[in-house]
Amino acid sequence: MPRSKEQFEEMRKATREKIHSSAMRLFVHQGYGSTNVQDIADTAGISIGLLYRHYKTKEELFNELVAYAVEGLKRNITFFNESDHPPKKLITQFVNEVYSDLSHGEELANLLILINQSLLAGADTTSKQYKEIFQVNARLLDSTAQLIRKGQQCGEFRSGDAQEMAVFFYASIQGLAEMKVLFKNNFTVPSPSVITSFLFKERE
Amino acid sequence: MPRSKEQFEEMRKATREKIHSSAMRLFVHQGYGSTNVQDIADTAGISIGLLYRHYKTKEELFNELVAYAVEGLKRNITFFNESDHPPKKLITQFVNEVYSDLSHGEELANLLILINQSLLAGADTTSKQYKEIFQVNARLLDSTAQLIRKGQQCGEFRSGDAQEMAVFFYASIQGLAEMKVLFKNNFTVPSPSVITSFLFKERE
DNA sequence: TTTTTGAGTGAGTATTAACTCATTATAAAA
DNA sequence: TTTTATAATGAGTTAATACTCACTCAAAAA
Repeated sequence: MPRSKEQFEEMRKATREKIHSSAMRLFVHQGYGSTNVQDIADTAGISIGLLYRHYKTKEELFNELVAYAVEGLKRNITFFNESDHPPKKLITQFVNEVYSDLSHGEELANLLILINQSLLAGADTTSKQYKEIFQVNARLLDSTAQLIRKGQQCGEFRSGDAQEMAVFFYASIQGLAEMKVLFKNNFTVPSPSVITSFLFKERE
Repeated sequence: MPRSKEQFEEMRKATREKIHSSAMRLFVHQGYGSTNVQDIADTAGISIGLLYRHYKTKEELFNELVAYAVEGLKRNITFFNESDHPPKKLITQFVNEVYSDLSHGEELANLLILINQSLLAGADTTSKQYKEIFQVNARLLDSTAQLIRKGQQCGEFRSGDAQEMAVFFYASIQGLAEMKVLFKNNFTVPSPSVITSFLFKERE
């Protein structure tokens, strides 16, 4: 008898992970169109044939990475929604995490950039995945705006249009992710207090 | 005798502008690798042959667009440097302009995104253009940080690491540009007061 | 009307990149 | 050692796209 089911499963999982991480890096750093499958396979240390045994097309591979990234986003929504901690505490905790993720590695930055790419033209705007990302995004903005409003009522947050502040909040994080990938280790992520300062009132 | 030099020059200029604007839109919306030359020519309403009469390669076309975008950036450096207006006034004026540019069209967003793309991997990091963009970027950040420090001394600006605040400033603008292109007209740019609020002290 | 010059064309070619498949390698058990 | 199931390979095929060139078109003046 050959190897057991579990052993084969293990092997497949290992190569999938190799493909996953090199494809992620290449798609994010070079863009979908400028990344070729040969490069992905080379970087992963496997043959093209094996790559195609796991993914029918380049696009299918890309879509799986996007789906993985969207999962990450979803977790944040529940984080903001299903908690009745004080808004300031929640935001602070969230920004601290973003800060440490961005400071220590590229993973978070990669996820954000990949999602961004998946929404650009050329994407099938009628696909289930596209619609889901749009929905998730809208919900994330809304639940954040809600949180900001609550913080404004407590008197801890600056006044201002909460929806606009939420948009600015995520735009700045997206921008920081972009810079992180661009400048690599030459880049110092602004400290959490800088990132949140437009939200919170000053206390002297 | 055929047409005059000036007439020919006029014709060439017109087609170059057509190529310029459609290439800009396509590169920004689809990325360099996913944009094909046929599409650019079609969108510009000309033949591929004519396009290649103006640009030797796809890459040369891309580089010209990047050079054009960098010119735009450079103007801002002098704006911050060669003026001794009060920092708050300068920043306010700058952000007002960014706000109205982002609100009314995609041009500014396109420039920012194109520059971003040009710095990604796959780009020749030893090329003159690449180095220049990096330099310009660093100078822009530095002169902005300088301005912030000045504002902090006046007591108009919040305290905090000026360099980090400058980074956050441009990251947020980059993120807003990205969102503008992603969501098109479904996107409301946060008002100038939201964008600047992390810099300025509150006044009740 | 003819000539002249350079813009403009697009089918055709060369190159590159996505994808296939006949074959080999591996390791566990009979 | 042989068998067996499936992972792994990469030269070869197909499809896409960057780029060329022999030609036509347009308008001004002789």
